Amino acid sequence: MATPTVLMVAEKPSIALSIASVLSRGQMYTRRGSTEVHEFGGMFLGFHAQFKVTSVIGHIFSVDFPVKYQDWTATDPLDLFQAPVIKNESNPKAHICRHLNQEARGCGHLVLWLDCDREGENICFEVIESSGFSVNEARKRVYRARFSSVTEKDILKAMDNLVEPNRYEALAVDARQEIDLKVGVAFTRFQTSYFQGKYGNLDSRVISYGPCQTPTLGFCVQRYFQINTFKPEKFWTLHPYIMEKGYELQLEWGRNKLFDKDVTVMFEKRVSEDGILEVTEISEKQESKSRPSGLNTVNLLKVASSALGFGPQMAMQLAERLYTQGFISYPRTESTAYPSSFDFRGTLSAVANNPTWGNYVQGLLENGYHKPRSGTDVGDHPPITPMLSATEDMLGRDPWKLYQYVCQHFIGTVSPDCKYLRKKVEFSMGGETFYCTGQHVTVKGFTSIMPWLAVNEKNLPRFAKGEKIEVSKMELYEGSTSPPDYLTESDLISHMEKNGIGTDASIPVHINNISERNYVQVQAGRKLVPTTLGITLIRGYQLIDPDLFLPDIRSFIEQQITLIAKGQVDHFRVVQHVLQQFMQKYSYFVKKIENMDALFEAQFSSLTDSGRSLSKCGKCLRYMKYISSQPPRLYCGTCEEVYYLPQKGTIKLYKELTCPLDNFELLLFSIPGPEGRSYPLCPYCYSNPPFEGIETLIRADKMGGSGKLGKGAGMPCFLCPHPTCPHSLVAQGVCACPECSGTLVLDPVSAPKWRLHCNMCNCLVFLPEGAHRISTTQERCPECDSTIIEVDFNKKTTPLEDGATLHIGCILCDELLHSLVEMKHGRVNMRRMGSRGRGRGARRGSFRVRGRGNGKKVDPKMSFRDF
DNA sequence: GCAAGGTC
Repeated sequence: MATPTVLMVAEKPSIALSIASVLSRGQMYTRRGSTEVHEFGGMFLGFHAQFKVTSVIGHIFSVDFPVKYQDWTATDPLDLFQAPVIKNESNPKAHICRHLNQEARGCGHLVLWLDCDREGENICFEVIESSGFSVNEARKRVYRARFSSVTEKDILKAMDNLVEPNRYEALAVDARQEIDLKVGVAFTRFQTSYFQGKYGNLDSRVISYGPCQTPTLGFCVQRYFQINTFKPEKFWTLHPYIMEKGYELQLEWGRNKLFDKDVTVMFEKRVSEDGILEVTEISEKQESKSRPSGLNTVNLLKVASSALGFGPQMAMQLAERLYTQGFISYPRTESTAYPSSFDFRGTLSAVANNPTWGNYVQGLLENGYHKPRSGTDVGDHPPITPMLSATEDMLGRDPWKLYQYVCQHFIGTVSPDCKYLRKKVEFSMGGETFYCTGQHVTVKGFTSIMPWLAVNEKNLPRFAKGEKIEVSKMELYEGSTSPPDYLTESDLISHMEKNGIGTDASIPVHINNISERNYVQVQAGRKLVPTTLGITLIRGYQLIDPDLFLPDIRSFIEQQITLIAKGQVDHFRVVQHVLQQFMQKYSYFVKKIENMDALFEAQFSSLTDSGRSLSKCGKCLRYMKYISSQPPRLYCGTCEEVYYLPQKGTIKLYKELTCPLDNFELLLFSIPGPEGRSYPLCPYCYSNPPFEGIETLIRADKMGGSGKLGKGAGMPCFLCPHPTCPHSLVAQGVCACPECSGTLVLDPVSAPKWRLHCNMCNCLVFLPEGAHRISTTQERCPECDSTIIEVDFNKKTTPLEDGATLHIGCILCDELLHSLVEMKHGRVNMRRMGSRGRGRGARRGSFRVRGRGNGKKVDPKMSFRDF
């Protein structure tokens, strides 16, 4: 019998490598693929077997709505709650599905080594589906390895105790995905359309809603409310002073502070009449400040924001880079407890020769380090620790700051606690108690490596019980309570963690989202100050349905799907139940939106009052307003219609020309810069493409295109297949793009640096410079079917004989034109296009005609689209 | 143009 092959799949490449290294004892053969595959021989369930260990890269699929529901204008968001959902490959370019399918061929067994949490369980079933292992046979051939850490001991133990994947847990994740998608998208689309259709200065491309991002914003705005409604209160306290050995010592009052001045004055009078303090009690207590437990992601993010000045997104990027370069361990972990097998000595040795803290670490190694405090072990990854020694020169300033903290924190966890003596002296005067405290550090412990956490030394003079001391000064202090400050990122992370909003990996994303959507701004000290938009949204929810922004909305979803995970309630019933509730909330929200709108009206300016008149509407022939703030759009006040425009460029009127299809005035969109481009568009056609099937084409452009059009790309004239319009692709297209399946289109306003640009990729082609005019004609080249162009050269620089200026020809077949043409692709290389005499075959880098037929002449412009 | 969750 042939040796059976066992396919093993981990959640990420690094885990696949660790598992393979342990099981093969380092004797494996590694080959590349979509993700690496490690192969070796060994024993499996008592038989000789060939192993292949590979990985996915997180989730293989993500949920979305079918194409039919993608069109915002054609779908009522309410229908989304009952719409079907489909799973698409999250990262189609990575080809993980195909990779697993190929690797699974000929394998008799599948072992799932995904992370041991709900998401991991869900990915198990994604892997089963992708690899083609029949679900019916799952009992026989599919195994789940449950490991609590990626160590030799745990990996071997998991191999000896293979179980089945847990479908209930996986279904709970499916439920969460569907609920989050439907709720988030429905509310987002409704809010966005409603408010963007009315106001011109909201300054956010999309008015998003989500069960995590909205409560996140809610925390920031609630703090804003607290600050705003805060009423300062005056308070009074008594501070007697005594002179001891030449310096003044301030005593505290046993009553701390009072909010009544008359009462305080009464006490002041009483103690002042006495004027003599008697020492009544001297106590001393040993106090201890504990060393930190292991560093997890959330705590790293908090310190990074509050002490190092890095936002969560930035901190994660730095940490990831340090991880891939091998300087620190895996930076995404919830655990604060080290696994029992953790090699403290090895890790300490790794950072022992560092000039900054080397001596201290040497001391720990020689005199013995401390056992770290027990934290929580979530079973994902060990706490974040240094792996290699590094210097600032090696890493650069910012990565070094983060690395340094990781080192200090790790060393801190195996250092002694900080010990200090706390001394309290109590006095009595006029029947009132006063006191002073001092502290003296006896063991610095971990604070010598984390000095910002050090306990302050505070010396007290010697006192004797019963001693009587004269008061040198009596102060009646008047203070005032002060409002809290705005939430810092670090505070916000704590709130999110406490309320179960987001995960260690997604917390930075949510914070980034509310800032990108212009709901909050990060100000000095990494404080999150809500914007008018953010405040107005939360106040609106408060009026209509506070559940929508309170953190309970997340815990409700979590608690519902936990019923699925435990196998207590059927997946379908839970999803239906939860969606039913959100649907009701949605309907109510829509019904009451005017309450929220009243707030918007007070804060923002209506479309009618925004923007400047730019171009004429094709329906009413009146001028429409151009609103340049995000998202750029045109608003026709008469028709009360909004027409969205492309982003990240400038818009102006295009020679007062109109679209022959709908009479709207054409606009010219330009991206500035040397590699910029400009193209005409009709504001109506742009959002309402007049030809059937154009949607697929625009999507193709989105996927493979330059991206410069922005995600919401519509149909500019260069994609329009209109047969007679002088601005369409048919009229302005010249020939097939040499780099992709697009068409090179004449940029009509690029004079004097005339150019063609591809309507699908970054390819740019420079035409003869300095020409007075270059235009397309209706003629086609008989040889290659490209559009014949007409060039009117400058009199002084014309390359034509006898000073002639007019030249007509094909840029591919006309020797003169072809020699004057230069190609530039994206930002990279500039090169002379296919030189003369080399022929025009399908050689890369030269123009070619892409044909479907066998040498049959095909219109290059029509060849890439199959209308 | 939408969510939140993996991971790169």
